[in-house]
Amino acid sequence: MAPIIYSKQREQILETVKSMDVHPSADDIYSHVRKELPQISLGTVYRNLNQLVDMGELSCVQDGKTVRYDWETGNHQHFKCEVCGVLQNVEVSNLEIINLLSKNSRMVINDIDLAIKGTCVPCKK
Amino acid sequence: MAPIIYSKQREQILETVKSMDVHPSADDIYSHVRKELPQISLGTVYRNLNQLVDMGELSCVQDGKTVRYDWETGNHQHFKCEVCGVLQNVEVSNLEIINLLSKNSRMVINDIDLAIKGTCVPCKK
DNA sequence: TATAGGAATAGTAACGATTACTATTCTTGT
DNA sequence: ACAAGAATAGTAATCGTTACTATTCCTATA
Repeated sequence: MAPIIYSKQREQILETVKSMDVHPSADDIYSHVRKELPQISLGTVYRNLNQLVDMGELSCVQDGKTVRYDWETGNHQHFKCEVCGVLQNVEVSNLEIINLLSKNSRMVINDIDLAIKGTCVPCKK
Repeated sequence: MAPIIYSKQREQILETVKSMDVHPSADDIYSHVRKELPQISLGTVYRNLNQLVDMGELSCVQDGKTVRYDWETGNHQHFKCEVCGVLQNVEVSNLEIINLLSKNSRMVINDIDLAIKGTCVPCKK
């Protein structure tokens, strides 16, 4: 496992994700970071996002066929509004759900990934 | 909306999925169907799988970046073993989970999609 | 049971998201 | 300051999937 050394690009990518309150895709992040570092390449963005997720600095969610990134790393799940398409975090106790599931199954549950679909509060009106 | 008319290919694809107890990908299905219909093209497999899902004859799950198909269309969720990679159905009451979620949120929940990760019974030993 | 109109097909090209490759540039411990 | 090896920019390649197109198939009607 190669040690990770400092890079301006990685720092800028992390700062950028932390400044965005939507769940940006790698391409969204690339567009934003380019304003600060016009020479950065998309490959660098992907490599660093993967590293940052591995390091636990960021989390990510699969949204259709694209991965979206999130500076929130705590215990949460995702809600997607089927009207406006917005993806937002929902605080959920994974433990409660795992308990519910464990009643009927014999497998060992390590983690769950819950995608909630519906209509968000603004679109409801 | 164009009417759907009979085709040998669609019938064979549906039969093939119904005969498989793993959750096959489009490519897996293509390989199997080719034994019966060597001329079939991958595009035909994709188009028909999408139609069959729309018609409610099949269901599908996103597994990483590939979609897997399932002849089970009833209320169920998916468990993925992190050891052997097998994907299997779990009977879950969506309603119970939705009730749990609805306690803390104001959005309208239409559906949930739950990916359970862990170790399956055979791998546990 | 022949036929016309539209649906489905095979084959191939194109697509979007992501990863791999490579020569060059940075970082950092000494 | 320098060497070893991480990280980079730029580009090509990959993978799953969809789009396109000329041809073939299905089926309602005559």
